[in-house]
Amino acid sequence: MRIGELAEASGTSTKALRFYEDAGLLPPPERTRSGYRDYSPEVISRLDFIRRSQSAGLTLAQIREILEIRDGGQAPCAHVQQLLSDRLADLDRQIAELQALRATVAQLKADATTVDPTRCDAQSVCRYL
Amino acid sequence: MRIGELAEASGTSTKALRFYEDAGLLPPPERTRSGYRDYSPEVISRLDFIRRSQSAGLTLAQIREILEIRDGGQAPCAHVQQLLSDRLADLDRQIAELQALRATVAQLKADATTVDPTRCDAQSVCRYL
DNA sequence: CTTGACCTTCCCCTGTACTGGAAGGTCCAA
DNA sequence: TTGGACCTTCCAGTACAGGGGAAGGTCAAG
Repeated sequence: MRIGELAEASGTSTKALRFYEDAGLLPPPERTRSGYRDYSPEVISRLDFIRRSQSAGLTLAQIREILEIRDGGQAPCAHVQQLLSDRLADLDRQIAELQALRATVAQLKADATTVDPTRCDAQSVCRYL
Repeated sequence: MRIGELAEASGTSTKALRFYEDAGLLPPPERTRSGYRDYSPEVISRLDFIRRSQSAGLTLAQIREILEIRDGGQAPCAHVQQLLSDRLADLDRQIAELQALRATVAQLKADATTVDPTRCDAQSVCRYL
């Protein structure tokens, strides 16, 4: 199948497909005599995997690592478990940071809505921040 | 004061100061006869404001908006309150998204540690994702 | 035979907040 | 006068995941 068909079938764009090839996520496909890319239909499930992994927050670099292990003939199980653990730790850290920031901003906002605004000080630009 | 002194006094870098000037956060300072930037000390409190605002998660573009209102002679109170409200809504949305993602990833990880890894399917690359 | 839809490679652009470095000018002390 | 520390402008690059568009080749239908 040609790149446009694959793009439609997989829900991506032709740009993304060429980009994935450059990035090592898709193997270079066969070419027709005239140079068009000629994909085998199995690539669709590979692209589904890429999309599911992206939904789990993995970067393309991490997804490529998994695919390379898999393409090397091994099951990437342990590596995937490690990536998921790392990702979970990342998420916990990010969530904690955002919650701390949320508390700060909520306090600033509370101050900004209750304090008398006429007492602004030209020097500090804004008394709320 | 020269740009190096200001950088030291305000805890930023000379690079950042020139960048802020280009970005419209700092007014172009006086110049010495030889072309050196010659800052007045009041810029320090402006830089403090920029830093506090960044700590609250505002972008430089948003900070510039506040400064432009202030520089226009008005108190930016209402605008700041709006920005803080928007920021709070942003944070709530981001936190909710991350928590949903965290639940998904936690489920994937749980599956990955309990399911028999020998039943991998070559077609789908990895049965956990 | 020509039109239009598709394909190729190529390079630049997006947003964020800067950092690094090159090439050259300035200032002050020894 | 020379050296080093400072300053100037401008160009390029960082990470991420592609998007936009140019210039040109290809294929099937009318």
